[in-house]
Order: sequence, then C-alpha cells, then structure tokens
Amino acid sequence: MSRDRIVAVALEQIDRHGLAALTVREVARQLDVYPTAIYWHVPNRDALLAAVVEQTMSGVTPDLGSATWQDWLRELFVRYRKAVGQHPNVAQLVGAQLVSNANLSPLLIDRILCVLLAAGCPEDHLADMYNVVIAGMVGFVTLEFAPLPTDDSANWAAQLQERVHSIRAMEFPTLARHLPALANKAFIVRWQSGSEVPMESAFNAHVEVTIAGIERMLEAPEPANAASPRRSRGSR
Amino acid sequence: MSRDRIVAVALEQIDRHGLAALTVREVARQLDVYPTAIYWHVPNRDALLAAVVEQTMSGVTPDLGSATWQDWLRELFVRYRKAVGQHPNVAQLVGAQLVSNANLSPLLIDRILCVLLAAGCPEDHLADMYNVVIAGMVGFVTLEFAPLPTDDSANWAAQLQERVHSIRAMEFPTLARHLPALANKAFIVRWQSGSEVPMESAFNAHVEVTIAGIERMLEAPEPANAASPRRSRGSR
DNA sequence: ACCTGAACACCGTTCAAGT
DNA sequence: ACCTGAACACCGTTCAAGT
Repeated sequence: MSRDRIVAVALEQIDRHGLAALTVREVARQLDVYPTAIYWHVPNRDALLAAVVEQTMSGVTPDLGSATWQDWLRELFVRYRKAVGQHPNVAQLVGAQLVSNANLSPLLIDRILCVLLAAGCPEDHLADMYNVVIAGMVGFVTLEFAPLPTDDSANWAAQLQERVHSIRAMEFPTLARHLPALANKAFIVRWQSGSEVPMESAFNAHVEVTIAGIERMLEAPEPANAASPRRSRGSR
Repeated sequence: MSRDRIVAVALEQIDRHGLAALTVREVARQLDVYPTAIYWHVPNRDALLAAVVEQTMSGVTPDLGSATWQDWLRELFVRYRKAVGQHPNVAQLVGAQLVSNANLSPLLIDRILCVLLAAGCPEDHLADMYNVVIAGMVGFVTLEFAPLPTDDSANWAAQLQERVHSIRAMEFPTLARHLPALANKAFIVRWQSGSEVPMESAFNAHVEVTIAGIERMLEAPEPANAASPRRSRGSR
C-alpha cells in the first residue's frame, strides 16, 4: 500500500543486503505484489533511490543557534556522519551520484551560506567555500562507508589482507614500518568498511583540519601560493 | 585477444556511455566474441572494474623531489583530479566502492607517509593524517564528477533546474540572493556533472583549505576542542 | 485509482563441449 | 589454451487488461 511503505521496504532491503540488492522486483516480492504494481506509485528505480536518500538525510541540518560557526560546522559534519552511519549503504548514493540532488534541501544550503557569511566570508568566495563545506561533509564519510564488492566479500577481504601483509619491506620501508597502525584502519589498506570498523578518530581529524583550513582561508582569502606572491587583490 | 584489449574496451565503454553501460556482454559484442569468452581472461565484472581503476590511476603519485610538503600535496591532488578527469565515470568507483582497493598502490601510500613524517607529523597521528590526505584527494573529485541519473538525463536536468529556480525567496533569502553565483556551479544546486562544467576554483579552494588545515594540525596536534581544554597530552 | 498478467529486451555467470 | 553454445536465474520497464 502506497509510496511510504515502498520506500520503507526499499531502505530496509538496502540496509540488509546492499544497494545492488535493491530491486524493484524484490521490493514487490516483499510487499506480496506484482513488480509492475510498484510503477503506479514510483516512476522508476532512480526515483525510488532518491526517495531513500531523502529519508536518510532528513534532520541533518542543525539549527542556527548561538554557536560559533566552527561549532555549527562540527555539528553538521557529525550529524551527517551519524545519519549516513545509520544506513551506510546509502553513502555511495549521496557521495557519488547526482540522483540525490533530485531532493535538494534548500534549508541546508541556506543555513551553510548564512553561517559562512556570518563567519566573515567575502561574497566573491562564498560559492567556493560552500562547495568546500559540502565536499568536507560528504567526502570523508562516502569513503569511510564505501562497500566491499558484493559477491565474494569474504574471499575478497582475505585476498586483500594477504596482499597487504606481503608488502615488501625493503621496497616500501615507511609503509611497512607503520603497517600495524594502518592495517584495516586506513583507506586503501583496509578490507572492512566503516560500517564494520568505524574510523572515528580519522574523521575527527578530518573535521578539525577542514575547520582550521576554512578559518585560515577566511583570514587570508587570497590563495597562499607561496611561490608567486605577485598579484594583489586589486589586480583583477 | 587477451586481457589488455578487454580492459581497454571496457574503459572506452565507460567513458562513452557511463558505468552502468559497462556490461560483460557489451564488451564481448565489441570484440566480436561470445560473452562467455571474456570469462577466460577475467574472473568477473568486479575484477574488470578493478583493472579499469588501476589503469586510470597509474602515474598519479608524484616523485619525492625537493618540493615542500605543501607543494607535494598540491601536486598530488591536482594530478589525481586530472587523472580522474580523463575518465570521469570512473570517479564513483574510486570514491565510493572498495573494489578499487584490490589494486592498491603501495607506492602512493608510502610516499604520503614519508611526506607527512618529513612535515613533522607525530607518529601517533600518522594514520589519522594519512586518512585525511586520502579523503581530501578523493572526496571532492568524487563529488565533482558524480554522474547524473542514467536514463532520462535531459529530463532530469530540466526538472532540477526548474526546482532550483523556483526556490521561495522569502523562505530562503540568503540562498535566493546568491543563487546566480551558485546555480549549476555548486554541489546540490547543479544539473550538470563536473565533466561538463568543471569546478576548478572550488577545487583550488578545497586544496588550499586542506593544506592549510593540515599545517595548523601539525603545529598543534591536539584537536582544538575549544570547549573542553581539560586533558593534556600525557593523560592517556 | 490501483493492481494483475504477459511480454520485451536485457543482464552476470556456469558448464559442457568443441578446436 | 582459448573459444563456442546452450542454459539458468535473474533484471527494469511497457502496456493492455482487469476490478
């Protein structure tokens, strides 16, 4: 019965068996209905995905309280990660496909702009900084929750693990020396997704780096290209 | 004939018609061969994708020259963006699926670690900072090149554009006021991918923010949680 | 308005058989 | 070693028809 049930079942399916397992036909099966019945409520599979993303993202935008802009951004990043963490298999949709944009939330955008302006961002850098904020919010988490190959996940993990541990120490001495700190905890060198092994401390570092970087940028809006401090603000 | 031809054809197909159009059967068709012939050279579709990613990523790692760590990171980010920009539809594979990890490049990891250590990163923060670097390298670009929904892209773009322009100015005044600077140039508020409309200046801002943030972090490795400056370095 | 039922044009992958 | 050929168990989506 009706769209909401369909979206709920779809999200459940994604949570349990991954994005690839989300099939119009499977949703129909779950609802004891002919596959074609779905198409009366939802135009196509992409629209269903967009609806799922929308639901996942509801309530990430913090209120404009009395917090500093730094704290507001921290809160935004943390909330986004928490929301996606509840449905990790949705991460790739938000991060790597524009499907999600179908359900854009003007509220989020408006608030980010307000916060940036209040922080003293000059208007001619506003669009750039907005993009930096969105990328900072989405980028890390998309990577963190990136899914394993669907089929032979156990096998695949074993193989990657094997390959990691057989890295030649004389060819890559620095990597070899720090392998204990990296193995299964760092991008590229891990065989489990963030939904199984969270990357909390790296995420916190990422948040602090991003905020500190924005801080610096707002102080000196001109890119600090140390090599060529040739042209000044007025020259364009 | 043989794996290399297969991978080449696969990459071509992805470039021309997107990731969804990459089909084992289509590759076979292109090579005038039975679909099942592919399976003698490649174990399955995921392996084919991994091979494509590997080819795309070859040569992104800069040499360890005499550059500052800041310039080295800048160079890395720029090279990564350029490499992915040549095959934009591969972006989602690197950014949002661990398939890519199958072909990990120890060289890249080793060099990043070297550069971070040379920059004065303490060993107990090395893993975190490494993750920050990878996320900074991949995150923005993955978003920038995120593909549109496959099927009705023209239609979809028109609809989103319509929705963007019909944002109620009194509900979201800040967004409405800056819409000219954002429309089709900023995440969530655009209807074309970065492969059609590059986001160069935002990317540059992102690079500078990330580097400046890392700089700050290396100066004061303890997360500047302004609210609770309670525990010091020795307390754990 | 909402669903059934049949049909179309596809998939990835396995397995036996050919050369 | 490398490919053919048939087959299996799936897909998303359209369209006519039922109630």
